Amino acid sequence: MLISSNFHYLQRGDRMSSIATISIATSRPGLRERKRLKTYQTIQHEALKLFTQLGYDATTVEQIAEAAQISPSTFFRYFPTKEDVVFTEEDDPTLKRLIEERPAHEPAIEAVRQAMHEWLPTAFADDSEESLARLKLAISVPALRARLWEQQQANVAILAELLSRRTGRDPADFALHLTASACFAVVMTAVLTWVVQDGKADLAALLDQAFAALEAGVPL
Amino acid sequence: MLISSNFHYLQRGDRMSSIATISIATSRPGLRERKRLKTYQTIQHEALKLFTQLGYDATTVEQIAEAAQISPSTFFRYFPTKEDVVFTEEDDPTLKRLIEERPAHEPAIEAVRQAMHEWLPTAFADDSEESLARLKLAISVPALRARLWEQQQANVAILAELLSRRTGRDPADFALHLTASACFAVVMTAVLTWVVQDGKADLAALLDQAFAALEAGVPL
Amino acid sequence: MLISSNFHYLQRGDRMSSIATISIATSRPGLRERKRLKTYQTIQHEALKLFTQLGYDATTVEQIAEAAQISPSTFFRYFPTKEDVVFTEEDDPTLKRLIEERPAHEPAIEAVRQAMHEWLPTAFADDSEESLARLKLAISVPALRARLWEQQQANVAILAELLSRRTGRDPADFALHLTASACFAVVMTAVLTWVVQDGKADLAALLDQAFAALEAGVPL
Amino acid sequence: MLISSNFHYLQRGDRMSSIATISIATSRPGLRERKRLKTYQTIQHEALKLFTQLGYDATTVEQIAEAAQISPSTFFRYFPTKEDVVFTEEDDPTLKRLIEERPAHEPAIEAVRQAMHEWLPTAFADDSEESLARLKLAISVPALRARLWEQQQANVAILAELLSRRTGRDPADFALHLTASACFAVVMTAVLTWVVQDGKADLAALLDQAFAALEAGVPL
DNA sequence: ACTAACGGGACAGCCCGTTTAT
DNA sequence: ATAAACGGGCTGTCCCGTTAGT
Repeated sequence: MLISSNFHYLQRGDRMSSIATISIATSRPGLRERKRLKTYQTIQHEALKLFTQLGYDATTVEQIAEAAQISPSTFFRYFPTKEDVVFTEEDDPTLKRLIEERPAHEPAIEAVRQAMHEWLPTAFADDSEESLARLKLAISVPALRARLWEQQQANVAILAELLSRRTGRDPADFALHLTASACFAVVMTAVLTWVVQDGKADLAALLDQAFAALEAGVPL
Repeated sequence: MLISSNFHYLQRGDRMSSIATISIATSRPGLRERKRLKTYQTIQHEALKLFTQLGYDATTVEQIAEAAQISPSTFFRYFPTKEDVVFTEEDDPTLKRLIEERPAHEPAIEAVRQAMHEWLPTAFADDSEESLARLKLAISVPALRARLWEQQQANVAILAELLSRRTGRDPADFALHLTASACFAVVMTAVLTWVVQDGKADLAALLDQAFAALEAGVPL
Repeated sequence: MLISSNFHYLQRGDRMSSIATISIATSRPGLRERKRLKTYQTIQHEALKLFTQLGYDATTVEQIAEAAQISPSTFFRYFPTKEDVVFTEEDDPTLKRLIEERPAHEPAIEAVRQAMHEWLPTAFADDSEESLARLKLAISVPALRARLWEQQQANVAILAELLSRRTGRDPADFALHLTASACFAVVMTAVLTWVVQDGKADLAALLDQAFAALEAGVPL
Repeated sequence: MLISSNFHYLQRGDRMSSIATISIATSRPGLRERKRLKTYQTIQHEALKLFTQLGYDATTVEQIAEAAQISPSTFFRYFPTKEDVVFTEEDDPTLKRLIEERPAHEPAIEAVRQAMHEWLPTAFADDSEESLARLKLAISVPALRARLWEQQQANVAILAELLSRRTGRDPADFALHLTASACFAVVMTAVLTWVVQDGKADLAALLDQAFAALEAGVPL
């Protein structure tokens, strides 16, 4: 969620369409699909490695391509922009669906908390190392950081809409947006803290503290 | 502060020498020196202004040179690198001062609220008409919008630091950062709402609602 | 004719083999053969159409493939090269035929004038409304405009050849080419004027004026 | 005239400004100016040489740059596009000025004829070899040919305007445009003929024939 | 048979920082 | 001292034609 669903940024047409279908067509991948997915991951993996070694700006697409043993043009077939390689489209439960799946009787704030708890591990558990690297990049490199905020802002809007549906309030209700933005602010703070501490902190615990603070009213 | 901290991923060489000489030799200016210093400051000023408006990467040396009314090459006579122009300037101290000026006995959250009330007009709405237009621009143009978040993020850091001083807690305290980010999230939400409603809403009232929601604990 | 003659500057290899087999084995088609031939012709037809509209360079294989409802790769199964699609089709014989059909005793210039009168409606104005729109487009869009001149230039060549036959002069006779180009220049001017005036003028009348001016010698 | 004044095609700003001033500041060139002009010509010369050797498409900007001993980027400083290297901005008497300088009492058609006569030699005399090559390219390569027609069309418009001024007629007068387009048609025919005959024909004589044909009324 | 994926390469735009001329 | 010109590099786009998978 934090850095996913990036492709809505692109109005470049159908270049990534086949990738989008990777996750959907899980019935029987097919050699082609699997190969493509593998290439996709290889590029990303090598890119991250190079970014951490040399820095984002100092790494060229050509180097990435070479490391991934593809041609530079192929790189752009998979990622429309050098930036995009950092903002993975992990094909996992969207925040949206996770919240929608929460039982209807559950209080809204609780639903969000639980959804976040379910999501964060699946997003980072499989390869914690690399997501950490990715997040660090997204935070340290100005151009990437900018996109990070963009995405969070989009998520705030989604969250506000979901809350509106769940509570039956007017989607334009100011309180709704306050809640949504505050929620995401503290979640982001938790994640950032986790990143700053090099993944050594317990993300789940931080998340709980974050929501607790929200519910209690800001303590100071 | 914000900008300066971006570049810790870059390996920098030892090329501050010429700058050092400038600032050190202040004993007896001399016309030439003063002129040089003035150019130096003009460049820096204009550069920072552009960085804030467009973002560091999106700002080109050429633009800076034009704004400072020099040629691109002259830029490099004053600053060996584009980066160097960024490493001396300090932050806009407005918000900082405003909070520090609040009476010490006042509860932290109250101090922030009051400071915000004073700050918002100066930051966004000194001339309501014009700043509305500017904000609309900042929200609609991706590059500027990104910059807006950057600035707010910087302010969150400042706020956290101030809270730490005022409450005597460890600056690294997680709760502090939660509060700071939540505060700014709702403040920004208020401002955005105000903008979306074309300035017809009462910004002060929105701000009060925002803080009320925070203090009460998120309402949903 | 026009298009085919463009490529004399290109060194071509010997890769027409597959095409040759297609056209030769026409003794007893067979379903598969016929289907293949049909696809072959569809590609060629659509390609030529696009070339005429957009110009050769500006037309991509991808566009041709889409128009022919095949994949870009299939294009290359039928034509080893983008160039090859162009080397078999003959010209649109309309103008040619129209002039040839004029009675032999008629003076050349008169034959041309009459042929033009018959030709213009079919070339530009069969459905006045639509062809007006098409012409406007062809004039306003640079790429299309360029194409228009190309076609006219081709027609000039055709006209020169016809005049040579009708008058019995050497096809390389300079006077012939002068006449042909001047003819087309004024005809096109008439058409353009008609378009500029939104089709309100009488095209036939303009055409008569154009030829009158030519015959009288330029008036100024 | 035939292939000149190309830069009005570009709305790219002030990249070529300094070049434009080359011809104007003829008082005392200055080393810089001279060097720049020399580079400009070297690029053009080498490009033409390569184009005729390898063909336009087969020649890369990189090769041209290497031949001219500059970097590829520098190439684009001088010519915004690979095409532009063919369409020289020879800084010589514009058609416009030449016609305007003709005595007022002279019949319009005569003024145009004389202007053409004055212009053509100066345009081709200095380096007939290379202009011939350039024209051949402009005629044979589709993309370039398109631009050639564009320019001629622009010149027709200019000519029509000049004729309107000289004769005092309404600029929208149909006869004016007929004359202008017919003039240019025959002039172009003369030039093309000259090119086709490899510059062996007498251009001035062809020109005279062309105008004679015009004045007499098309002969057939 | 068909087509997705790929390779290779060109163009053009931009940008930073150095060298060269004034 | 100032600025023009330049070099070198990189991104991203496009396109043609081949190869490998369905």
